[in-house]
Amino acid sequence: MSKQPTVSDIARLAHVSPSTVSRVLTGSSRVHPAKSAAVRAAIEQLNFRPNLTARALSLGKSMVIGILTQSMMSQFYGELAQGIEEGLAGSGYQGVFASGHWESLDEQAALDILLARQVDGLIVLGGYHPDIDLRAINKQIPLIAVGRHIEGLEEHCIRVENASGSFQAVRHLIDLGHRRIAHISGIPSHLDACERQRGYTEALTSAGLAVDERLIVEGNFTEQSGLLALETLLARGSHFTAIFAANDQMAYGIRLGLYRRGLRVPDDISLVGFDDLLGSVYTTPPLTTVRQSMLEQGRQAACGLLRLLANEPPALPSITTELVIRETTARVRG
Amino acid sequence: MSKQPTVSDIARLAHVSPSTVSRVLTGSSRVHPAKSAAVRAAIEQLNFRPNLTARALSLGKSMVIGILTQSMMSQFYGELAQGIEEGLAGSGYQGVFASGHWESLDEQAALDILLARQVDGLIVLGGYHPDIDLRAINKQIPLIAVGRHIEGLEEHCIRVENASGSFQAVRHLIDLGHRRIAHISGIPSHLDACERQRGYTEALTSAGLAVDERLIVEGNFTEQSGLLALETLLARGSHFTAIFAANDQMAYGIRLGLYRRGLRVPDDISLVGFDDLLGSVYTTPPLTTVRQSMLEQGRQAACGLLRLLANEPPALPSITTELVIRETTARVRG
DNA sequence: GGTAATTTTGAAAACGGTTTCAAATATTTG
DNA sequence: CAAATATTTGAAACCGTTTTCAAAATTACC
Repeated sequence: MSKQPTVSDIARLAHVSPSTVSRVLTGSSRVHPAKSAAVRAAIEQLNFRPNLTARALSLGKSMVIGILTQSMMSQFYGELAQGIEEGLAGSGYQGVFASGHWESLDEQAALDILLARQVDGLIVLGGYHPDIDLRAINKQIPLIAVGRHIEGLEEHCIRVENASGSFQAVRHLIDLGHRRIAHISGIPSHLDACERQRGYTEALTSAGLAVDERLIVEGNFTEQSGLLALETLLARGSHFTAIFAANDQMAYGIRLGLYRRGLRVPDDISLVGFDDLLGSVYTTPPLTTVRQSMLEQGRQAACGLLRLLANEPPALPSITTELVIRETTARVRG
Repeated sequence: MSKQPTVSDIARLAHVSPSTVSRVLTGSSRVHPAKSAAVRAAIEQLNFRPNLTARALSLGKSMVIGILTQSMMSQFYGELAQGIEEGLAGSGYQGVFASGHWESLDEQAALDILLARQVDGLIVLGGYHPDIDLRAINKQIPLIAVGRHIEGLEEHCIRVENASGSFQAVRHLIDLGHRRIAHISGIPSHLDACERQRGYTEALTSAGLAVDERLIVEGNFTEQSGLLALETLLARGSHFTAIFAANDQMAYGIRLGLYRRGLRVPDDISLVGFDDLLGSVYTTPPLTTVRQSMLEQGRQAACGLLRLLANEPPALPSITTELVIRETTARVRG
């Protein structure tokens, strides 16, 4: 448990002042090659590692960017996190995660911790934290949001072409001959959920099909809720040949529900999800879904934040969505 | 972009010294109720948040514990991360993640960052970092490992009853009448993989069944490798009625492979996994598997580390495994 | 060889907290 | 009421780094 060496230790060993050590550490100004070498040797010898905490205090920059997430456990946030990490790689900034667990109090606490740790920037993944607070934070440190909208900070929010994605998905079903297409929607307070539902209705109406409210059931983006929503749908007794789920997780739940009822996918019922999570390639059968690359969103969020930190505009691109046709959709049985 | 207020600002506003402000902040010693109230009011008024970086430097404790993980994206590590977070909750310590991506260089870099940030403790999740290094680190700061073994630091590693778990799994298959049971193993350098394979062979021999090397194929714990391994297995032409996979992810891949070949689960082939990831409840059909709660492991790792930080022995429990019988296993067809 | 311009260096202050120590104030006690 | 004790307080040092500033050493020039 011997103390870690400090710049002073290095300085003493290399017969220079701490200032000089700092200079070779940061490269902030020229130092004589001989001394520089001596310092480097001393660093090597004592296996010195500069204390980033002290450096942060001195510099007034922590070189960490806070990521306010909701769950460390879900595939969705995991991919996002990975993307952010990739986007930050090589920038010198490190990401620190804190989760809100979809609970206001936890979210507030997580945010407080991040801010107290003097993060240099913040990426907000989903969540319910009030817009007004986030706007205030953005006055202090740069902020980017993914998977949520912040009134008045639109250029700081990653936008996904939700409506166009679901339009394509439903259009695909229609092209396969489906006419009675159900929709399991997401939480209505969630902008993404609304936009996806809009794409659904637009696809129907643009094809001259009526929107039947009894074919729309609300879920909450979990597998469990997908399964439940399917039960509700079946209980209503309305006929349908295809289901468009507002996300992949609900599609998984629906898939299980159909299996339980002995309904085959895609023979009896076609199924389409939204997200294209990593796991969707390995469902049986592989899930037809709308890809919105979470990895890409994470990367873009990180890059946008880096731009903000460099005093440039965030320049966030709109995330395109793309229908990935796998094996849960088939031509409706004649 | 106004500067954050500091203790001095509070002190000035409350007509006390910075020392007194610090005292009410930490509660380290009594202060007169009147002054205390004044300080608290000033804190409220300026919306003051103590700078944790400065505090860390002063205290010599960062109150952060580093978590060296391999991937932010996989379900497996996600659940582990969540468990650690839960175990740390309320302790005052915060977890900071850095991932090694199963690459020595990245892992080294991630570790360096964490150490440079003066983490007070370290949790290592899997990975390849040399035992000798980890032993050295453990001399400086407390360390706990999950999902890996460290020679000489056995009491700091979470142990899972792998062999007993796979024994039960294979025993279950035998009880269902299966006699030709294949095994898709994990990376052989991985202790867990070995132990799981050992449980498999023990279950077979204890039932008087021969171990057929041609029914054992090596995978690398990914879905992809599971699918590939199944292809290899089928190509060998040996007959089998059940497959025991060394983890759930490979089981997913195998499931897809079987689907592609038109082999029904569990009617034609029974399938058992290992881990019981969250998603295994929603595969079709739901996967019979051996549960080793990753959440629990994360929690225990966190608690063990907290004990180490309190100078107590880690007292890590052995993680029990439990067969969860769902719907991918059935009595062998007569 | 002496002066001017340049490079290289170290002392000291700063970052924002906590803590030690001794002084000042308040409370008991005889 | 004085002395002894207990409580509350602020000045100053410290944590480990960076940076400013001016001094010292080196190099260039006439």
